[in-house]
Amino acid sequence: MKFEPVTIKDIGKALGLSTSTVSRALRGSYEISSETKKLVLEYAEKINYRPNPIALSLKERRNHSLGIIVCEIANNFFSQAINGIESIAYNRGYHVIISQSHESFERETVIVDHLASRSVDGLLVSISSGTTDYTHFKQLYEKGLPIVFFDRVTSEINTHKVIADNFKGAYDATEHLIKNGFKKIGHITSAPYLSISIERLEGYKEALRKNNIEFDEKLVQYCYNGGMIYDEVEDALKKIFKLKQKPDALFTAGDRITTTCMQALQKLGKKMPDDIAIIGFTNTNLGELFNPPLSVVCQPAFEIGQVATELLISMIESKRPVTEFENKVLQTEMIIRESSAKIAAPKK
Amino acid sequence: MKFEPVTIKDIGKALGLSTSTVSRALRGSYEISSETKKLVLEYAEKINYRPNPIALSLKERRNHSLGIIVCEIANNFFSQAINGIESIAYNRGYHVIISQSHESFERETVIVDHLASRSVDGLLVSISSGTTDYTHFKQLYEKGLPIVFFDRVTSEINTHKVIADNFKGAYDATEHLIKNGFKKIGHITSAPYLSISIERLEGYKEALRKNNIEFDEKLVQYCYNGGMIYDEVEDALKKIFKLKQKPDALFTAGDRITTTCMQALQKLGKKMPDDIAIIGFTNTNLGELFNPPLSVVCQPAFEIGQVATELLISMIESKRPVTEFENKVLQTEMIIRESSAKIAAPKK
DNA sequence: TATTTTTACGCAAACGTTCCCGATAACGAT
DNA sequence: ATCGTTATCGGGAACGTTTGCGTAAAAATA
Repeated sequence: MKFEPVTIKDIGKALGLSTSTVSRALRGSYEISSETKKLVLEYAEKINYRPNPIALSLKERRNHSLGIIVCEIANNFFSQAINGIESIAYNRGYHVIISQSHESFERETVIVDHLASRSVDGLLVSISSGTTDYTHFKQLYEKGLPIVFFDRVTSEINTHKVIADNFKGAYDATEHLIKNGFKKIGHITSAPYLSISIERLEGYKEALRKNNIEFDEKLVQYCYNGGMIYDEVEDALKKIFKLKQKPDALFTAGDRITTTCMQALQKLGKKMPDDIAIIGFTNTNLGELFNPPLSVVCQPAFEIGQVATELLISMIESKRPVTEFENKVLQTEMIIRESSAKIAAPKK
Repeated sequence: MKFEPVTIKDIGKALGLSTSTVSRALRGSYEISSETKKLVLEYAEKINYRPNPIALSLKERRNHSLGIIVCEIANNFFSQAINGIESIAYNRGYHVIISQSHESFERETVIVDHLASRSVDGLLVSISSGTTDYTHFKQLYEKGLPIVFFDRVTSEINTHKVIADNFKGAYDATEHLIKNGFKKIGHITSAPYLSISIERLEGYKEALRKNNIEFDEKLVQYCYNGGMIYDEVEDALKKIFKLKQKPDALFTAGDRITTTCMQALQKLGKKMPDDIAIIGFTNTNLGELFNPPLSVVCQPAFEIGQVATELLISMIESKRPVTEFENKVLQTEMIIRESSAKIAAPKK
């Protein structure tokens, strides 16, 4: 099927003008008489002329589109972040192309290549959990393609980064569990080399230290697929429950990990919070519906998306190479519900 | 910031060949000697040449990209459908541009205009709940832009459509409630002119009729924003509970409506299923975590996305205008849990 | 009236590709 | 020696737009 749009040439032919005159009239150039302008504008309106963005891209060597790479959009944090990205991008005249890495390094490299060749003007990236090598990003970045990382970042590339205060969020969550009387706190998290994993683990450790609880490495379990595969979560839980000193609480460090943990705990017949308390990083707004209502650490996903997009666009539109990079850290919010209720709390 | 990709000209200059020769060598044309081909191919590989897709688009008057319009990606059904779309699109060499209408007619028209100004080869659309006028789609469609509707469709445009069996899904859910002893079944749904609303309402009515229960219009409440605004759902519930004959069960007809209803019921202090049973259309995979575990009608979202995409691509790539249109209807799946348990069921 | 300035527009190149049409050389056939 | 083939390659237009430069006519100045 074909689709014949009207071009600037058609207007010129119809009006007996050259394409340049039409082009200038359309842009309101001062060197076109107001009558001609009016003529062109009215005719363009009448036949519903739209400039061909592809021709423009070719000419201006930019696309007015941003590439987004996340592991999954079916994830509360990311879908909210994308909403934030969109809200800024559309106002600034940019399209948004979303791609999912599905936590796979291979897919990520393919996508990056794909997006770059399709000449997006910049990239908003949350690194896949399967990625330990950043050369695919580095190469493009060094060639001049602006990239802003959010959520999952890397220190190997010097650019803008926007994250939640993962350290503090984890610290607060862990301390909350401790304050509620829990002593053996398990930590289920994503791949260990991910920035979010490291920061959250540090927050967890620091809370233990400050409260004189010894850190036990065996209580930390890594899910290399970020909780997207049920079995890896169940296995992690089984391992942790096999310890001599079983955990009495769980701090889970990711959207999918948290909800999948609840499913696994349910399947394993664990009562929450009596058998085991739980609090986790997640952006679901359904936590209050859970059984028990879920205590959560919630990230400002929408704002993270917004800030990252503003930084990216500023980079794209900057005349001179950007050399000063921001490292924005936004605060998390903790919502306490029953899943982390005090030991021997009065039944409700 | 700039970004200087290597072009076919650069190759030509470096190798002392014309652009046409290089182009042909790259495409493996028979009229280029195998030595030259090898030379060009090797050099292209060496400097990592990528053809500029924008120039190609301009030339071939297509883009290899598909536009998706849905109301919200932060919705289980749509994020799963998008995954299905992506899975096909990428394999067939198409990019995907996702836009959200946020259930607003105005946003929808802007987006359509935006996407359509020749920047996508086709459109995959689930109509916004605010839309009653389809001229923005019609105009483009008649100009030759392929469009496939999924989930929320309209009979006003004659093209491929892919939906779930909303009638049967609603029928089954309602009959399930009836079989479990419920007599006064409320129905909370989206905007009344939406195809999904109509079909689900019909299924609901038919189940009542078949089971000799009189249809009561007051038991049907419409949420014009599709459950995206909490208050409209709470208001709908309040209205329904004010009736002389209060409902003893609820059939909710949408992803957001279902979960928001649960939140509102909880806030209103209604116990499920004792005060009121509930079953709803939703694609959340977290239903078993809810309190009580939620009975759901689940749509084959992924497959819907896949089928719609295949149809769209076949339309795009068809040489002659397509005149025979498919109307695919995929089956839903009902998962029964405790939220719709029998009246006076033994406590668990 | 002769010269300069302004006004208003057209020409053509450029962005990166593809592809139609030649063009050139080598070579065998006449 | 001339001609038609074949193999191999280059020139240049085209896709739709912007923009630097050139220029005719009109207006302003001398």
